[in-house]
Amino acid sequence: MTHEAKTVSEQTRERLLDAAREAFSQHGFQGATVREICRRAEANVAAVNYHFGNKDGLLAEALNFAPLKAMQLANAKADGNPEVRLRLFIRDFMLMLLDETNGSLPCRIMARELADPTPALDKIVREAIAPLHDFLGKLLREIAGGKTGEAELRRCMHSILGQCLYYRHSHPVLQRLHPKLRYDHKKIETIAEHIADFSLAGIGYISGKTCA
Amino acid sequence: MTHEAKTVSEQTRERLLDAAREAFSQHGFQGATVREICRRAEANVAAVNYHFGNKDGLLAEALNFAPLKAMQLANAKADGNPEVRLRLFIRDFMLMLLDETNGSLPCRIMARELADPTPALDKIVREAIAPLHDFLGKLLREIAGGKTGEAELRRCMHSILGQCLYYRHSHPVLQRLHPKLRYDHKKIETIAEHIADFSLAGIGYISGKTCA
Amino acid sequence: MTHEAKTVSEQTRERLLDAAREAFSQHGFQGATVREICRRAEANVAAVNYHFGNKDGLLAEALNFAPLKAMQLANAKADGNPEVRLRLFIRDFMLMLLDETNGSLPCRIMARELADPTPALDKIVREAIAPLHDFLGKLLREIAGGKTGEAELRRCMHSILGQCLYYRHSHPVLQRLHPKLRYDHKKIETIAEHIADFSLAGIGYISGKTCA
Amino acid sequence: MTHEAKTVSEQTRERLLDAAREAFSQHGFQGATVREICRRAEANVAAVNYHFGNKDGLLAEALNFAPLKAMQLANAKADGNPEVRLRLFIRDFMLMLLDETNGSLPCRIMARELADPTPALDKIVREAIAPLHDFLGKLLREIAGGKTGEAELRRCMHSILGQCLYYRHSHPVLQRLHPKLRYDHKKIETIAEHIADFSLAGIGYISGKTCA
DNA sequence: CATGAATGAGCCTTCATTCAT
DNA sequence: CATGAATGAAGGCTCATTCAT
Repeated sequence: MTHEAKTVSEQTRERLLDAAREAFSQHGFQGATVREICRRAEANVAAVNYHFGNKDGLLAEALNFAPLKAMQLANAKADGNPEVRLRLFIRDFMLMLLDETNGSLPCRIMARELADPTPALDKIVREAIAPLHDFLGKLLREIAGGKTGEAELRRCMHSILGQCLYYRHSHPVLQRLHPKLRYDHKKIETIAEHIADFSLAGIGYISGKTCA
Repeated sequence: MTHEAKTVSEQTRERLLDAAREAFSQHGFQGATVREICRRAEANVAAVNYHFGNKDGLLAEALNFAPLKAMQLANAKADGNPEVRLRLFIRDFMLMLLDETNGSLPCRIMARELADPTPALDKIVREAIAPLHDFLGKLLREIAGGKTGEAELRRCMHSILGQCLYYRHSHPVLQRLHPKLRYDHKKIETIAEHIADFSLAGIGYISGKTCA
Repeated sequence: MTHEAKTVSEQTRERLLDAAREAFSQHGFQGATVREICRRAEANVAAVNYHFGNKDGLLAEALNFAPLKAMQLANAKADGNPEVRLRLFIRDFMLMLLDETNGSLPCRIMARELADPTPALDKIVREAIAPLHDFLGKLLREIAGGKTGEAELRRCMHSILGQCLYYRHSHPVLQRLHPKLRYDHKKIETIAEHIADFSLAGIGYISGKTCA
Repeated sequence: MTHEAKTVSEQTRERLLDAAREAFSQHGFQGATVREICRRAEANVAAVNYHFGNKDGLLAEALNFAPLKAMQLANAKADGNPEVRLRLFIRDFMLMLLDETNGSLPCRIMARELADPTPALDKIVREAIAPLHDFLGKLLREIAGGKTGEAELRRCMHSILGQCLYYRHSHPVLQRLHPKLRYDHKKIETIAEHIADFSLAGIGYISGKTCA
């Protein structure tokens, strides 16, 4: 994409990273094999060791949370109405998790690793999840108002994240229940809209209850 | 064979199943090893293959959804008020997923396997998830009223399940963010109550919107 | 050798240990491969892991210093004349190091590992070398008399051990210099006799010098 | 190419050789890795193969026995008393093997390779060991007199070399037995003096016995 | 209905070496 | 006379599985 050429090495690195993201997001860290990743990247088995030291290093570099951060940044700069921004956030987050053409593989890997700690989980928590919680927490604070307790607010946050992640985690199951299921751009937006509606109502109730 | 005493073999089977549930719920199907399960069950390495054919067979038999079904049955017979029954369901489900002393290991295994299809997933879907969806769908129908669309209702169901499963899936992450975190009985009830409040408000909004 | 039968497993273990001793004494710990050892023992690659945990464990068990200790014990019980016992010791030690038919492979492995520390060196030092130094030190004390200093005595010990080990360490070199070279029983005794003569004269001089 | 400045390439070569000597003497030929040598020499991974063909070639060129030969030459020109020259030889040889500041790395490599034949052993034997044996043999002949047999004389030579090499070979072991052990210049001279005393007495006895 | 022993495929990694520039 | 990148063989080890008793 840059107007400069990439070295051969960088191309191999990229191919390796792409193949790794694909494999890790599909089979998990343990389930994916270095051999298969190299095969898909049309590189030698030793290429992973050469470029990334080992499998752990490959995972660490495959995790690129720039899109996730960019999304939050753009969201923060968007229209000041916090409800609208929450809707926007949910939509963007769902697209990252589900969209088959433009989804963020690192986000999907992250989703998988939630339940299955790998050596990279510390980095994931530090660089992606903690900032995400901060961001979402502040946004919810704006919506809920100052009187809602910290704990209540955090639980609202978990409710929202849980709804979003569910569609990723349960994808294999949902596909078995509804074989025709496909997440195209429009369907994702419908789901996101539902989650936003559902959650804004939930937040409204929770914050109202606290007020009263 | 008598309906009183268990044969030695049956005892071994039971120990094997218990150890397997423990291991699968902790490390996942792939992460758990047959050797470790046999060691914990104080059985021979070949015992798994002897009693259950192979690792897949062990998983299939380790999955016992009787408690989950019993819970649904009890729920259906409980107080007729559907909102209260939803609260009850969420509480019971959360206890199964999180309670460290009385939780249902098969439910936890199920939660893990959602995202990582194993040969047992078909059985899980057929015997546990599909009935659960049916049950929860009907309950929500009662709450939301007849005018709410099928799709909307299903999305509400996903919102609820997503919130519940989140606490199980994200446990390793949440524990890193809040090292003091422990799910005792009381805390689980608090969370369940939140999810119920949050969700009933959400359902109310969704069904109301549909009505209008 | 015992009048009881050995289990199949024990036979495999023994074959594995024999092959390992052969390989380790020939190629060193690092140079010997588990695969080759298993091939020679007509066992599966995983047999080493099964019986000994890993390569280190195989080495640890391959080291059997019982013959070395038995030799020292027999020596201590032999004729009281310490000079004669030193001659006996040198002869027995040389036979262990060099005799192609009755030599002690563990001793040869030990000789190799002197210069190339492996995870087993601590055990070797503790169980074989330290006792050997104790034994030889006491024997030399008897020969040299009480007035010789500890340091001098230890250096005499090193002189003796150095002469003995030289023939093992330098074997590849000596064989290139004298291609006809073969260590048969008789030739080893001649060498041992030389070392004994040479060393007793040396000790005599050192202890005399100290006295004067 | 001029007899003043060295080309960049020659400097790299030298750094490579120095690093190789260091590595080979520390970890042995097999234990040392080309990558580590290149890293220490701040050269490219391919530099070794470029300059020396392969790892074997690097070893062959790293072996520089000029110091050893110079030592023998100087010894031959020194004071005519053969006993004194033997003392001198042992001292110089021990310094080469042990002195931490001025020791000869090639000599240490040679000592290591005695027991572990590498493709360079033929060269080592031809260029270093055979000449050394010749030199030492002649010196001992002068000391022992004409009547001592060839075989006896050679065994005396082995006794001396064995004593010297022992301190190098057994260094890892001796250091474990006596953790405080350090070979400074003075301590080496003490050891060398012991070996000389011990050996001259031994030679005296052996040659006397032969005479008688 | 049980077991200790053995199996072989496959994993990640390391290494000396070679290729293309 | 040099280099960064790539290679493939081989290493130790783990695992679910099967064999012989």
